[in-house]
Amino acid sequence: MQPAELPDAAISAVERETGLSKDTLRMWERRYGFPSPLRDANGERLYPAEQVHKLRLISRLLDRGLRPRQLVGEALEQLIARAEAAEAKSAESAPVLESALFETTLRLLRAYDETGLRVHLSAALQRLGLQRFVIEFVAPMNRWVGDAWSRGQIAISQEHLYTEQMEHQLRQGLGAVYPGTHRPSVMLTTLPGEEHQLGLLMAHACLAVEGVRCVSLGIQTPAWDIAEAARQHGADVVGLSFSEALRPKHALEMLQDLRARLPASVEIWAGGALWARTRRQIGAVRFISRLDQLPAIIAEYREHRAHDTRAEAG
Amino acid sequence: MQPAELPDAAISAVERETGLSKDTLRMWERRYGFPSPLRDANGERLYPAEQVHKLRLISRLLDRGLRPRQLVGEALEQLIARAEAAEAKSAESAPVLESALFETTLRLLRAYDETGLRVHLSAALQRLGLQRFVIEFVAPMNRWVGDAWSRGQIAISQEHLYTEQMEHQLRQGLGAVYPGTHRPSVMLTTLPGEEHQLGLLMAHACLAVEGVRCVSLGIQTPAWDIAEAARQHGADVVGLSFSEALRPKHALEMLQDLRARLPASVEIWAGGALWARTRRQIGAVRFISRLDQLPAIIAEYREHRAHDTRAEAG
DNA sequence: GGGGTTGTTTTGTCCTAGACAAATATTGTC
DNA sequence: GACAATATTTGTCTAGGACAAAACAACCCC
Repeated sequence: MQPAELPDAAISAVERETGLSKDTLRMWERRYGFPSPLRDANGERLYPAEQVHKLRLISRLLDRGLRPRQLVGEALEQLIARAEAAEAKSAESAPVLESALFETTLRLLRAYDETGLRVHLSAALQRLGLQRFVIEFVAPMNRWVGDAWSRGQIAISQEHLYTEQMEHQLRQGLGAVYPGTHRPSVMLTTLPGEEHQLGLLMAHACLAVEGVRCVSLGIQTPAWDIAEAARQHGADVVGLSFSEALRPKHALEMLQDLRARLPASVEIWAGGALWARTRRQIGAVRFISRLDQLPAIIAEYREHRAHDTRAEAG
Repeated sequence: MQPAELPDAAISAVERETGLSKDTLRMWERRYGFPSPLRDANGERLYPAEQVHKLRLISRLLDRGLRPRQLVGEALEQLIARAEAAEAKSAESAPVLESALFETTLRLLRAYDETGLRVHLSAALQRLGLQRFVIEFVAPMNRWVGDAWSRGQIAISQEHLYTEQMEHQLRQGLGAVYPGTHRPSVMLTTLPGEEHQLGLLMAHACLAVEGVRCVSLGIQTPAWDIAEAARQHGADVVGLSFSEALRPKHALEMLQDLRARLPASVEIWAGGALWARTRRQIGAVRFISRLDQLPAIIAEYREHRAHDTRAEAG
């Protein structure tokens, strides 16, 4: 029961929506016959909502290693089946959690129950503590919500509501942590094109509970500005968050560029779901695919740094 | 004092770095003869770091209202002179804010003093209360910071830091307000293309202190999803925030589209700095250019609504 | 002089279609 | 089964043409 039909989207909107470049969209159309957009009076492409949805699904599956040739030819049902198979596979390796937390979150989300969500998430945060909340609840819940959306089980607006509430809750949690003063001094942000703030906040939380001195610049800071800010602020580490929405190759290029702009004494820590699936990595950048690795990494840094400082002093 | 020699950049890297699209870069080269990149063995453009730097400067001056035609023809020295002239000119017209609140914020921002900012803003929030904090401090401060950035007085990274801290503080303030239960029931979000979350949070705060029942979907919700969510949630009002970054025509089109999708019983309140300068407005949408108008609008709604309810009951 | 309408220039984005290198799959060989 | 050589797939670049939206300029009217 749809109140109205979604408007057809221009190619630039589809690029934003799916993360597939305009060039790629045109090339698929040329090679595989899909997508097959309508044309407006001016001969420009207009993508029906249905095709945009299918493209998003394809884009997600590409990140799991499947090839375009197979995917673009398949019907929507086959794609959904593939998505479910991929999910089942990744669910095996995921830690099994008390399902009550997840199920309740889902139920409240479906009902658009903002107050209920707030109470529920806040209670979970208080019960688990900030660190366990992030690692054991938020991280798997994010994956679950993303999958549920791509299978059409929840609406975009409900995914938005989830993100908004979770962000709110993480900020509440962060507000209760006394600002850290210990080294390393970490500057947090994301590179241009990475819009997901939740990943950044999760990292921030995990660092804050270790007493690390953090400065967050929010999302989408250009490499030049990161370098300049790190220099002026005297940061020891630049921490960056990467969601699966970003193309690995693109992300690696930006990282290498940033690496060249920063002095060698400043470390780069690149975290986020993107690195769980990406093989190729570059030197002089620390890749962190799971947040629970952070405490060990911080401890290691502190040990090294203490050593360095002694050496410098001596 | 660069840490390393920066290599010539490919066109995709220049796009990221400057924010100018590939098409635009190629078009400028065709039309104005600048930039004039080298070519690699394969005939692809390679931009020397020097030209990339100049492009960055041009991109910044464009944001101040200067036109490409003039800028791309000029030498680097002329561009810098222009930047300084633009800065001097806007410094004259800038309102002089003698308040200690503003000056302290600026000073802490310049020092990248995250902890100091947090303490300072939190104190301001506690002293003024959420409503006055938003209307008397955040709103003018936003304008000031935007101006300071476009004049080159603060770096992008410092504007990012400001936004991040203010957002954090507003969320802290919102977290302390007991969830509203009174009508109207407002669903808050922004339309696609509008990325600024701060405006939305400011509106959220002003509504929350009036005891209004709010649900925020965060930013960039497509019109169809807003309509669907409003229907399922039974919202009385859809509240949207528009920054000056959006093109008025585009914004009005999207608003009209949304208006057509929502039942007439659901009001649309469109707020934000965009409407202070835009004449053209459309019927059946309430435009709110300043946040201090909100209490009166809510009171008016409640009176009307009470009337309607009585009429329905009788 | 301010405010609105009209015409002109500027400017960004989209189009087609060809080319090629990097990434990935497949085959052949030990 | 491991490794090298070859074939296919795939994304991104190139060139120039077209056009509509935005910005600017000129004009008229109050």
